[in-house]
This record gives sequence, structure tokens and C-alpha cells, in this order.
Amino acid sequence: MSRLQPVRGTSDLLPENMANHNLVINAARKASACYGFQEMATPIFEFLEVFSRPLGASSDIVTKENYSFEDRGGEMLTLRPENTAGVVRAMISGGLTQSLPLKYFYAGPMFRYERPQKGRMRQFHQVGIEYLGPDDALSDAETIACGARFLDSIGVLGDCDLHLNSLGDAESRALYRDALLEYLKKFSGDLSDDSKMRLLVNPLRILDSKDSGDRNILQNAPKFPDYLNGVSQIRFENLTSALDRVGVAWFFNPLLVRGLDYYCHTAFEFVTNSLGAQGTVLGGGRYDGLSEMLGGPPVAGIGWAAGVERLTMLVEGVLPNSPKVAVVTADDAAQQAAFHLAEQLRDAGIDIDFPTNGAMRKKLKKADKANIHLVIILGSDELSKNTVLLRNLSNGSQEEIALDFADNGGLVAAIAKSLLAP
RNA sequence: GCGGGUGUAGCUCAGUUGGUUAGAGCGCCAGUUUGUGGUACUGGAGGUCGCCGGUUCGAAACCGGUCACUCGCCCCA
Repeated sequence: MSRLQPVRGTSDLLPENMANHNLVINAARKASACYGFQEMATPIFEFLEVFSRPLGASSDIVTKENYSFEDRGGEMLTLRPENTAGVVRAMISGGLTQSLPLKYFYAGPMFRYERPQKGRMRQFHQVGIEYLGPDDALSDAETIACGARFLDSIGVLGDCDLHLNSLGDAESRALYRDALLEYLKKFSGDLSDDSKMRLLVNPLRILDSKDSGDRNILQNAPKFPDYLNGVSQIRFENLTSALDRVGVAWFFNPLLVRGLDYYCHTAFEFVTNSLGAQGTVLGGGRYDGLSEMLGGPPVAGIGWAAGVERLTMLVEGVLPNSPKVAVVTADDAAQQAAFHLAEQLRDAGIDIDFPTNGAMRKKLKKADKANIHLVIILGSDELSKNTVLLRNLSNGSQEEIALDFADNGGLVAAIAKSLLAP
């Protein structure tokens, strides 16, 4: 730490960014409410096992990308790298498996010890939903439609392709895994080093390798769809026809795989080309095995998470909220009365900026820069006459209005009228 | 974790084959305007050239290391 820098991979959210950040979060909140998802939050740290058990020893997220530490009581804790495990943990520890189905929305920071890049931070923010209980195809359709509606509401759906795949049920997956392994073993010497490793640990992951040698080998590999059993096939067709029916565009991507063991059936990602290598903007899937892995009863579930920073980069900028009215004193004699008036106007529901520093000229200059439309000017002259000046910075007009601390309804009305005018 | 690029004022960037006191525009502050913003003009502040070390009479520039950002790999949101 040579200078006062933010920690690597973290950044401050100053008001300009924060406004866009909140725009994205609020849009997700609104879209999920539309489907009956209710907002909740889990702690940002959990016992290590909450993530290590379900994510599995083979997962990068657990093996090298987590922030884990021992607390003063000797417990091993982990800053959450994602929120699904936490939500399911909350369902189990809260005894909520008695009240299924559950539909949850969350927003908050996540932590992964990764090499930072554009769109990839060590502390980043996600919004997401989890739909716990149902295991039918239409609950998948609802979840995906909710994601599409969210992206559409912030104007980025058009930039995105929806990649969709089915990992099938456990039986289908085991069959395919065996077939793929048998095929790939013949080429094991020619695979990339990474994929040689995956052959042992998690062969399905080789499917989305970007290594050109691997891709060549994969050309003639057994195809996942051929190994889906009847039940899994029908389920997938139910999902896709539901999406088609409501006009959610998708394309089949048999290479879209999830590394984690508890994923099954539906896997999907909304991907954009506008962000370089970090193109996945919203991704999720079905995780029917997760609850049991955490030690709970079997509870089906599906959900998605979206990266707030990534989406913010795609969204048209908005300005932070700020007052449109300022109370400005012309001289020190009016300070107390001006403060009083500012409070009274806030009581009436008007956001007021009350600069206390500098000459009147300077305050007006600042007000202009801050896009303030109306300035209420109060000085000794006005005080002696019991009036204020209402100056409109947009058109330069100015009028004198009565000041009466017992009832300033007239002033409030004049301000409201002026704010409504174009 | 691996490979490439970049780092000079708050911001965007100049800075010649290594040469003496490192520049511009925007922004900021002040004045022209002692009770009135935007425009204009004038002036001012602001830099250990990312950091540490080395080469050299002399380094913002060359070399090494390091930190940060960035592009790709990996992984994913």
C-alpha cells in the first residue's frame, strides 16, 4: 500500500456511478416483483462449508478465488462469492421448507479473489432471484422471462443473446458423462493442459474450452442432446415452447455447461458482445440437488444472478438526484431565518439545497452548476419587508413573495407552480 | 494463476537523439461585478512525471523490480 488507493479489484461508487448502479438494481427489483419475488438479504459472510460443500472441490471459486479467514472465535468464514448457497442455507436454517414455494430477490456485494479486468472485480455486485420448490418447466420459463423482462426494462436485452441448454436429469448426465469420457480418452494426449486436468475432475467443462485444439477434438464428440432421456427431452421442449410463445428469443447452445455438480436441466446465460471477454451479463440455472448438499431436505430450485457493474456499463447514464430549489442568503443577517425557511420548505416536501459558504454571487454560481431551477433569496431588505425573492434560474425571471413563518403556503404554492412549468 | 499494453496536474493529453525552472486544454479559486448565475476578459493555485532501485556528469525519457489499470487466457455475473 504505497498510496491511498482502493484495494485491488475494488472501487468506490461515487454519486454519478451510484445513480446508474441503483437504476440497474431498482429495475431488477421491479421486474422480479412483477413475478412475485420478494426481496431478502443474507449475510455477506457464511461458514466456509456453505460454499465449499455445494460448489465442490473442483470449482475454481472454492479452490482459489475465495476470501476465507478465521475469526477470533476460530471459525472459518468466507465472504460470499455468490448468493444462491446463502439463500438456500437461509431457507434451511429458517425452517422455510415448510412454506414452499419461495420466491426471493436479492441485491448486494459478492467477493472473488480473481485477477481484475474490465467487468471483473474482486468486490462486485449482483442482483438475482431464486425460485425454490417447483421443478416443472414453466417455473424455468417464468424465471428466464423475468430475467429477460429485467434486461429489457434497462434497454440491454437487444444487445444480448440468450444461450440455452439442458443438462438433463442425473441419469442423462451420467450417461453422457461416460460417453464423453470414453471419447475424450482417445485424445487425452492431444488435449490442452487445462482440459487434461478437467478430464479427471470435471469432463463436462471441456465442452466450453476455447482452446482450438480442444475444439477440433470436440467436433466429433458425442452430443449432449442425444443422451437426454425422454423425461428430460420433454421437459426441455416444454420450456422452449413456453419461451417461444411469449417471444423470448433464445438459441440452443449445447456447449453451455455448468461446472457445479448440483446443476441439472436448464442452464442459461444472457451474453452481450459489447463488453469483451466478460460478456455474460445474467446467468443461471436449475439446482435441484443443492439443498440436500447443504444438509437440508430435497428442494428443487432455479435462479439467476446478474452483474450490476457489467450492466451499468451498458446502460444510458442518468444523473444523481439533487434538489431543484436552493435557499440563498444575501447577507449574514438573514442566515437564521433562511435556515428556518429551508426546514419549513423541506417539511412541505420540497428538496432544498442550503449553501452556507461564500458570497451570494458564489452561491448563485454553484446553484447554476448544480442545475438548480429556483433560488429563494433572503437578505436584510427582504426580512424588513417580510418577503423573499423567488428567482427562476432557467429563464431569469424574479418575483417578490410574502414571507410568513406562521403560514408559508403561498410561497410553497409558488415554488410548486414554478417547478411544474417547463 | 499465465501472456501482452499502459501509467506525466482533479480530467483529457503534449513533452524532440537523455540536458538546466515539466507544458496545454478543460475544470477549480479569485477579480473585472461591495445584493444576482450562465457569456467574456484578467490573474492564481495545483506535479516527489505511479512507487523503489540502477545506468549516467545529468533521467519524465534508458534498464530492473514493484504497484495499479487495461486486453487476452482461465473463470464467471
